[in-house]
Parts: sequence; structure tokens; C-alpha cells
Amino acid sequence: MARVRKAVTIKDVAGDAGVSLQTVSRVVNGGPNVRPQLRDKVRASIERLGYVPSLAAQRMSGSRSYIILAINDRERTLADWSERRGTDWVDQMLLGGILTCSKHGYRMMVELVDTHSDHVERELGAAISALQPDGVILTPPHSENRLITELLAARAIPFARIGSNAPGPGIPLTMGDEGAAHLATSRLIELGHRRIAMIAGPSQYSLSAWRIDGWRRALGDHGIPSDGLLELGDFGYESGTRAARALLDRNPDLTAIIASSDQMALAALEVARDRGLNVPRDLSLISFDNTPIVRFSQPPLTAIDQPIAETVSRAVEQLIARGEDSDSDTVIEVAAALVERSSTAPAPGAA
Amino acid sequence: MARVRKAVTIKDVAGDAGVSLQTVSRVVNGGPNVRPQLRDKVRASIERLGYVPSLAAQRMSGSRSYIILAINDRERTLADWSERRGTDWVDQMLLGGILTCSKHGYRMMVELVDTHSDHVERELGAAISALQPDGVILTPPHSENRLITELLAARAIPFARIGSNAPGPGIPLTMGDEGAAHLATSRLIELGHRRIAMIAGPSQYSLSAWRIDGWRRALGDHGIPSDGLLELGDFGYESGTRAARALLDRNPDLTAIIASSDQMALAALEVARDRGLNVPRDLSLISFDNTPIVRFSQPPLTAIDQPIAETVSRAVEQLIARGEDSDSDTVIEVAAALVERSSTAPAPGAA
DNA sequence: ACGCATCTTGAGAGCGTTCTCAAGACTTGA
DNA sequence: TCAAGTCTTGAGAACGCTCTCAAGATGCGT
Repeated sequence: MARVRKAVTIKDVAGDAGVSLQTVSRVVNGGPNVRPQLRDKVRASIERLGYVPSLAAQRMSGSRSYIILAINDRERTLADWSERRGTDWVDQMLLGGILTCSKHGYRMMVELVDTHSDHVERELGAAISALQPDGVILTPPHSENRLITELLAARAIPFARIGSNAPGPGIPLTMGDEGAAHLATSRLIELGHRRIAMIAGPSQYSLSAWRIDGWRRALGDHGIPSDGLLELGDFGYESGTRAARALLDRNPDLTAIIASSDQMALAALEVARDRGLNVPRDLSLISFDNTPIVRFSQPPLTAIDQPIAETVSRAVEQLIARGEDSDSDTVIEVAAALVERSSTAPAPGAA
Repeated sequence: MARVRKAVTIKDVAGDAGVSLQTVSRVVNGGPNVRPQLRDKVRASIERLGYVPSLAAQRMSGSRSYIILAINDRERTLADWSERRGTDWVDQMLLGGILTCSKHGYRMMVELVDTHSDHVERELGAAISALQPDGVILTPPHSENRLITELLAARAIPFARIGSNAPGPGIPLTMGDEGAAHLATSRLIELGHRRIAMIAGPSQYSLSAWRIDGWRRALGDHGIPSDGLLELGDFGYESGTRAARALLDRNPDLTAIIASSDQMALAALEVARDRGLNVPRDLSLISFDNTPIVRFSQPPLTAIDQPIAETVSRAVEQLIARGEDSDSDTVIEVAAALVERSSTAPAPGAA
């Protein structure tokens, strides 16, 4: 019926150590002015009783809630999830976030929000009111969603925008998309490829443009034209199939494709297989994301590893460190790396 | 500096609607005795002001925290994650849980606990003290970890044990492992297979034994012996490689393998490929889990879909519905399904 | 030694909500 | 019409913590 063992409160500790609540609170929060002798005594009591402050009570009195909220798009996440496609952003955010949060005594909560319509304000607003998080982490494409950023700014909730380098409220972080695309493209050029196509993401994502820029720049570095070598997808498998077919139809001499997501890359892999093209012998493939699925395809794909977890981790740290005034103009950039597996090889007929 | 727009509290609503705090509280919580006219008035105020109760304050006063905690093994999760193997249990728990929680106004939090050593009590205890969750969900093998179940029982926190059918405190739920293994094995027998091996999970998992039982029972149904056809792994890729090799070495006439995890199945797939065996022509393969990675292997694997999300969802519902006294003797069983893809085919030389 | 600043400690209020309990309004039955 | 309920509403305490502020203890310069 009633709780068997009532939770240990600060009062119990105070009684046990023979001091006031306030002193215990100071010790717990690392307050500056406590005699070492008393501090040790209080610490011993805390240890003995197994006292851990109640998050709820801390939130009630102090200003902090020790909660960082990660926002994800509900529709997209649920679709990916129910169709067993993998929900990498959510996973990476959760795990990257949890680790860094717990290092600072914080917790991470994941919230799925319908960011499509004007439900945003209602849903995100409700989450914020209920949780009163100390910070919010936004991922593309929500990082640049005016409705969201303005809501957060209006409520004075510190937030990080991943995948955005635009000025404005919040802390901007990027994952070096331009550089990563440049790196991947350069690597292919180095392998002798000259006809290198790009299956990019949808245009409402800034990172789509950055990746296209990086690809174009690498080609330009070597005076290679990019005409007819660009297709847009929506990161999903089907769009990858369509894009790969169009690219291959239009460019019979194509020897390499860079896809802006693992799903699209795997789709391209299947299109190639259907057409009797061997990857990597006839066609090299590089994908973006490096989620678990590309490790087990045949062949395993060379991929740009999106450092989502690390970026989220950085975001969490910034949010915690800065507290209230969290706006920043300097973009934090976490570099992406190229993980070479077996879907890339020298261009056919190249040295 | 200070919050720009102070959060809307129940007091604001009370003022706006011209009633007492208590009445607003009653309306919010669906209390029984409020005049319809007043209720509507209060609701209108809530709507207009965009009031959402503070979780922290609710927890402070009422008995509930509206938080369900999902426990996962830190070490295992982090290993799977940092090596990009996929963290399916965490994903499924999170998403299955979030959906059902939010349907009831609850939230789900994921906690990584070092369940290896005696850190359990410390870490889990701390999480419980800090969060004071209304319920905890345990997954294998922690569902049967005495240290954990006793800690939860002692603190009178309702909890669900997924993958456990043993008596004891908490709500037991299983995913029909015996039946699923029986189903998979029967299907292979139906396809003409007679030499069907099993790569099972480690013995500290009850579900390992259940799956073995189901496999044996199906073989027994048809008078087929199982000698020399069982290997144990640890669910990981490397263990799958070892097991598949041993099995194939020992049984040259093997035509089918059931693996107790996707990782082990993919390992078996590679072992087969190395030995020049075509899957499914020479060797059929069925895995357990049905995580995203098996959809994109070559060939895509036939798999038992572990209904983790649905099971977690059921667990959440039970936890919420039962409240305080959550012990149950009747095991809730969520059935697993067989998803046929391209790694299964009639046995070589069969009709 | 004295006055003043600084360090250390504690008392009391307040955070937003729900709980308990009491008071008033409204029924119902005779 | 009156007594005895039942509904409806509100007042005040309580939850566990941190904040503000004040008081006592200690240290410093002269």
C-alpha cells in the first residue's frame, strides 16, 4: 500500500549529521563556504543513508531542472521505426546525450514532436511547460524552423541548433558537411574517378546544400564538370532508387556515386546490382551517415561517419556551461570522417 | 537574465477563470465533482493561456511522477553503440515506450546502468531516488537479476520484467520465445530441411533456453534428432562466427541454421559465403530480432520479429493501470512473428 | 584590544501542485 | 417544510529542495 521504505530526504541527512538542511544543500551542491570538517561529516551521512536529491524538488525550488530535451520529428521517426529502417538520429542523440548529461548530473529526455503542421507550438510548448528543460537540442530540419526557434527564444529556453550555421538565437553546431563531401569526392578523384554523381538530400535541409557545395568544390579543384550528375532525394530508400536510376540512365559512363544517406546508398547498391554492375569494380559508392545497416550490406559501404553523438554531446556541454544566456554567433563544427569499407575501388580502367 | 515569459501556472488559470486553484486542479485531473459549466470555463482558460501542469510540481505534491524508467545495461549498450552495431533494445524500448507513455500523459526515460557489478544498487538506486519513477521496465537479463528486483521491491516501485516468466515481484512479460523458435523450426521442416542447427544465446538468459526448447520440440514433433546441432553464442557477431564454423565443421550435411540474434545470423551468413555456400540455395538462415540490419544484407534475412516495442508498450500500460500494487502471477505473452525474406528456401534435394 | 570585513551556519519563505478537510449549496424523502 | 444526506467549492497544509537574509563566529589591520 504505502511506500515500504520512504525516500531519504535532505531532512534525514540533516538530522543524521546534526546540521541544518541548508548546510546539507550546500554540501550537495558544492557550495563554497562550509568548514571541511562539517562537510566530511555531512558527506558521511549522505553516503550512509544513500541520499540522492529529488529532481522534482530541485526543479521546484532552484532554477534548474537538470533536464535536456532532444526534439525529433514524430512522423519521420515513427515511419522509420515501424518499417524497421533504423532511427539513427534518435539513437545517436539519445546515447550521445545521455552520456554527457550524466557526466554533469543532468538527464536527457527525447520528445517526438509533430513538426509538420502548426501542432508544433502546441506540442513543443506542452513539453517545455511540463518538463521545463534547462536546454533543448534541435536537429535538422527543425534547427532552422522559425516556429520552433522563436518559441524557444520567447520562452527563454537555451537551445542548440545542429546542422545550422545561420545567425540567430541558439547555439549553432554543424558536422562539417561541406568538408565531408569534399573529402569523399576528393578520395574518389584520387582513385581515378572522373564521373562522380551526387544523390543529395532535400533542399529544405541546409546540409543538403553544403554537401553539394563540397562535392562541386572538389570536382572544381580538378576541373571536372558536374553537369547532369546531381539528383535530389528525401533520404529515403525509394528516393534513392529513383535517383540512382535517373543518374545511371543519364550517364552511362558513371563510375561513382555519393549518396547523402545510407538508405539512398543502399538503394543505389541494389539498382547497380539489378543492372549487373559490380560494386565496387564497376561503380564506387560512398554514403553519408554510417549507420549500422551499411556495415552488413554486401559489400559493406564506405561511408562518411556523421558525428551525431559527438555533436549532441558538444551541444549538451554548451547548454550546461552557458546556462541562461546561450546565444552564440560562433558556429561549433565537429568534423566528419570517412570510413573506408569495400564499396570503393579505383575507377575502371584507371591506373 | 530572468525568464522573459514566466511559465503559466495553475494560479494564473484560477485567476483567469475566477475559481480556486483546487477547482482547476480537479478539471485538469478529470476530478468527478465539478459543475459542467465551471469545467468548461476552466477549460477555456487553460486553452487560452496554454497551461500545462509542471511535472516537477505534480511529483512534489501528488504521489505520481508520470515517469516510467527503462533500464538498460550500460556496458553492452555502449559497446554496441560505439561499434555501430545498432542498439535495438534501447531503440525499441524508447520508441515503444514513448508512444504509450504519451498516450497516458506519462514520459519515458532511459537509464543506462552498470548492471555488471555491485554498482547496480548504487546506480539504479540513485536513478530511482532522483527520478522517483512510477514504474520501471527491466529487460533481459536484468529481468531476473535478484539484486535489481529486490531493490525495486524494497522501494515499492512497480516494475515489469520482460523476458521472465518466473514467479516473484513485478509484472512478467514474455515474447513467446518458445513458440517463435518452434515456428521457425517448423517452417524449415516444412521446406524439407532435416538438419537444422541452432545458435542459441548465453545461458543466463531464460529466453535462450526457451528458444532451444521450441527448436527441440519442433524437431521432436517430426522425430528429428538434435544432437550436435546446438551451439551457444553471446548474441554478438564474433560468437556467431565461431558457432557457425563449429556447426558447419561438425555437420557437413547441415542445411539450415536458426540464430538467436541478427548479429549471429549475419556472422553465419558470412561464414557460409566464405565456404562457398549459397544462402539460401545451400543453406537456409533464420535469425531472431529483425533489426534494421537484416533488411539490407544480401540476401535479406528471414527473421523472427521480436515484438519488443509492443511488449514494452504492454508493460507501460500495465504499470500505469495497476499503480502501486503491481505484482502479478499471470505472465503476459506477446507473440512473435516470422518475417520471411530471402534467406530461406527449400532444402537442397527436397521436393 | 577594537572595529570592520569575511566566513560559516541556520531560519524562514517560496516554488507549483495535490491532498485533506471543512463549509456552503443543493437534493431528497417524509 | 425540515433533517439528512450528497455535490460542489475552496482554504490551508504538505511535498523536498534552494533562495534570501540575518546572526554569530572568526580573522584582520591598526
